[in-house]
Amino acid sequence: MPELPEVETIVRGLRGLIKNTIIIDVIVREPRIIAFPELDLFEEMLKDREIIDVQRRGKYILIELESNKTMVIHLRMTGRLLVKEKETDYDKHSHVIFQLDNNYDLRFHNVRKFGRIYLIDSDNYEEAGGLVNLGPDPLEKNFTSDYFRESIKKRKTNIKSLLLNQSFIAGLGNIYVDESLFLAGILPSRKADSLSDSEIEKLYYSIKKVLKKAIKAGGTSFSDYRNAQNKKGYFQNELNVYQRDGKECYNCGGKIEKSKVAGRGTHYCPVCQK
DNA sequence: GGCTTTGTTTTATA
DNA sequence: GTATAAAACAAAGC
Repeated sequence: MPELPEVETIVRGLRGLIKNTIIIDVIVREPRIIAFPELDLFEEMLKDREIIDVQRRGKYILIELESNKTMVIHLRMTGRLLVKEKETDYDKHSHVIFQLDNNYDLRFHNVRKFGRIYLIDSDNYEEAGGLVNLGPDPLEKNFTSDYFRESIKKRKTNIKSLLLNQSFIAGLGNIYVDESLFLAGILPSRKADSLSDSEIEKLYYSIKKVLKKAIKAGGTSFSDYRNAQNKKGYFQNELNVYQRDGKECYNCGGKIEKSKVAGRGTHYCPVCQK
């Protein structure tokens, strides 16, 4: 499940591997992956275009191309973006192949085919699905504790739903919401407007801390996630609650529990989180 | 072969 | 229009 730390790890890896290369050809083996524009236009417009840089917005990967074009990629649950030597056999889940002007391909690999690729004008985010509606990125300067506190207080939904909402805050998914709420000592089912100022402050710093630690560990490879070099991350070894239901809480020794909040599997310590 | 998984979109309702 | 919750959807692995 590539969330912010996984996408950031991929982007950093890609930057070193594909920046300043030229896309000489594109092979689309699974047309449904290309969301915009229509297929032949997509292929035609990519050909012979140079990759200028690679950026991230929330969970979206932005591959910036020359002449004001940007390729926007969302990996959803099981997506990978791999840089492989040209002669490597195509995996059956490699659905789109970008051939570069060196010895390598960029390959979009996606077991469940949920991921999508858009080719947009760089200044027109509306062409790429939810990209235009993203809230602040928790590691950027515009994500301030003042904004976070004041906007949380206006909301009546449970705090887990709010943190999963990409237009409220961009980049968190199920793993890092559960981990951040554990670190802040807040139950996922709490109503947002019931949180005290000090709880919100703690949550604000917990989110940033968890994300930074996870990036340092190269992300969480619970099942599918791999970086651009097809290597696993290590943050699964540092998780406190996610997928640890039935096990002992590292903090209090009690049992980690699992329930459903916001329609998602939700992991928490009923003793440490209030 | 039904169930589970999650990120996002869609739909319904207030 | 906005906030919210629930349902739908994507597809494969077990």
